[in-house]
Amino acid sequence: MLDLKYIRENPELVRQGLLNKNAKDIIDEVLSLDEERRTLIMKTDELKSKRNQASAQIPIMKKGGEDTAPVLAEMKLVSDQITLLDEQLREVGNKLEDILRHTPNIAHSSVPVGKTAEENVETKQWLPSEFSFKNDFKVLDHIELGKKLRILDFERGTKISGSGFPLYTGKGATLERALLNFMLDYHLKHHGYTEVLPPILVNRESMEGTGQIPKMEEDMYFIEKDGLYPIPTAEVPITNIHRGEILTEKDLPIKYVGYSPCFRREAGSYGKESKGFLRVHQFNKVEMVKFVKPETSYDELEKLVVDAEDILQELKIPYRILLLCTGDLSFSAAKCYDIETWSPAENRWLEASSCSNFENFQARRANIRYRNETTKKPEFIHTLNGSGLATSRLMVSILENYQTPEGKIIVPKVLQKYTGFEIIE
RNA sequence: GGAGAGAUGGCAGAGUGGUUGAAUGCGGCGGUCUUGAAAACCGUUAAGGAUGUAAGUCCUUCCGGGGUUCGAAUCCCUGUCUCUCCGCCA
Repeated sequence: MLDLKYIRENPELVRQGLLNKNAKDIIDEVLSLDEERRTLIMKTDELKSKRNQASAQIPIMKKGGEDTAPVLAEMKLVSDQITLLDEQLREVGNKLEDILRHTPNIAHSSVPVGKTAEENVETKQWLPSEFSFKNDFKVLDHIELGKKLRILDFERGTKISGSGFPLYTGKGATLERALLNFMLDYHLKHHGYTEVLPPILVNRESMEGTGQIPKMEEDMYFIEKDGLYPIPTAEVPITNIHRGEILTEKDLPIKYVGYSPCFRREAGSYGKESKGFLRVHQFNKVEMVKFVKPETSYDELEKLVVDAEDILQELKIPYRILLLCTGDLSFSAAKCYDIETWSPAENRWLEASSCSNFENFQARRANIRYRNETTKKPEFIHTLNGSGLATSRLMVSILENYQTPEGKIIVPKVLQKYTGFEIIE
């Protein structure tokens, strides 16, 4: 959520920021509601003060044997007025809150201005030694490989649940598990994260805290009977670990890494993208989440990207990094890098990770603060998260890049001690 | 699922209609004492909002929401959560 005070003090800056993010310009409406709200607050506060004074007087008068009836009658009127004004105040406050909750974060100044994904900027490309974009044999795509080697069974996944719910079998299942374990272990051992294994059904407050709701509500699964949402990413439960808390400055940065399955309805996005692993309703992901002091968050974002890159370099998977332009940023993000891995069969890059700095946008919604040692005051922290990484798209790249001309798959070196086998045939 | 009890400050725990934002203890912070530390003693210790250059002043908050009342931590209704007992269960 954007800071009302900041909007009040920098209306044009925020207006431009929203424009750059292809968002609705809400500035004039917000300013006028804010004005109205403050006027009402002044009025009610004055009346409440009056009431409080009378409340202190009444028992004293009673003790002194004075007649309190006139005061009581007057205070009755005051109370009625307060009730009335409070109601108006609540209405205005709710309207304001509703607008702000539906308004996205604005981008950091280092983010390129742009309308669509076309204007994202590639900042890096990393290719393993001896890698070539051209193959001297006919490459199979991950669906063909999965079927031939009996490691992925999309048809039966569909039978069990519906399309977009992949079934891993045999060495495919083992490979997936190996990949997850490798990623978790690596972040724990080399990057200093604390492991968490969070709940995967969360309540509405948690979804609102990280900003999936209300804007993306249609893309979320929902269990009506219990009012719970299957998480679209572990970002939700992990960021909400500290919802409503005031953290100690010396504990920062707090860095969590956790595995979870992720559930997305992907409403209305069926089509070409939806075959195999490219777009699924359930996938596995290792997520990194950081709670940091505001002044460090952009350094932490760069480190977060490197943490994700390390995994790909260990796996020797070709990838590139995109700096998303303002128009392609997600609702809550102020700056975001996407990491895309190469798919030889698709002959294109596939998004496997997204590393974002939300600044205090989520912290404000979820009320996550830390006590500033210098000012002694609670201040909103900055939250970041990044996939480290999502296995579905990554698995596409692993299978396709590690295939041999005979259609076998070599297990990446770093995964072999996890799988217990070196080749899938 | 059935029956009962409860939710108060960082924590523990008083408080059943009127100067209670809240006793007391612990913890934290500052000080006295000490070569230093401990102990002891003294003081201090919530968050949000409005207003103001500021000092300050005022308002709100005792799980959430609604109600009764001149006035609610305290009474009533409701939601959520926690605990105990019974049943069921991986």
